[in-house]
Amino acid sequence: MTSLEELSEALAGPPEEAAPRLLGAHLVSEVDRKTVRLRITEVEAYKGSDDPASHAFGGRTTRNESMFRSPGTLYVYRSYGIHNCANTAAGPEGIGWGILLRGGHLVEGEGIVRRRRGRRDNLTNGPGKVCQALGIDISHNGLDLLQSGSEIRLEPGSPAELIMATPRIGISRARERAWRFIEATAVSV
DNA sequence: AGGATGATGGACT
DNA sequence: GTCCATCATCCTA
Repeated sequence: MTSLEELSEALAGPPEEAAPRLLGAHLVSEVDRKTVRLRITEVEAYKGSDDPASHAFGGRTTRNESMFRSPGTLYVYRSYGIHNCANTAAGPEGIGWGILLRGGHLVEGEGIVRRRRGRRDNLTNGPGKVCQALGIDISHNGLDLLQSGSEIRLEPGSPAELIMATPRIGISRARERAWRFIEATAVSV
């Protein structure tokens, strides 16, 4: 996605099509007046009422409400009582489709992130880690990731060269759907 | 390198 | 009370 229009057009579609197109886009945080920029390399699609693994499977609630809003709305939830996880709403308004932002590669702000995470390695390989690294918490739930003035936002980046689809992580239902998308790297044999 | 486990809050039966 | 869209740490090898 080389433009913001392309990004929002991708997010307007079904999540299993939008998710791989999100790989390579940037997730930018300006929390605490510090800039952290992540190139997204791992995502998962969740398809609302059509998807038993989705938080929105049972319909709209106060918790999952922001996933039902316009594509690009940030949905943050607390996981296992400890971590936060970030999604972007996808598809038409009112339908509850979304994409979980699971991991990426730091482009900017690695020093900030090392402080926030309290370690040097494994900074952003996991959804809870991404939120801690970018300072995302429940207070950011519902903000617009496609607005250039947002404290947390999506920006165009360089599309992934090679994409791999696998089952989603940590779910017990709908395991057969290969809706986790990661940027694969070519490996010499 | 890989398996088990505890922390901990909210949604749901 | 039970089930998680998780993670760091503590084992065993």
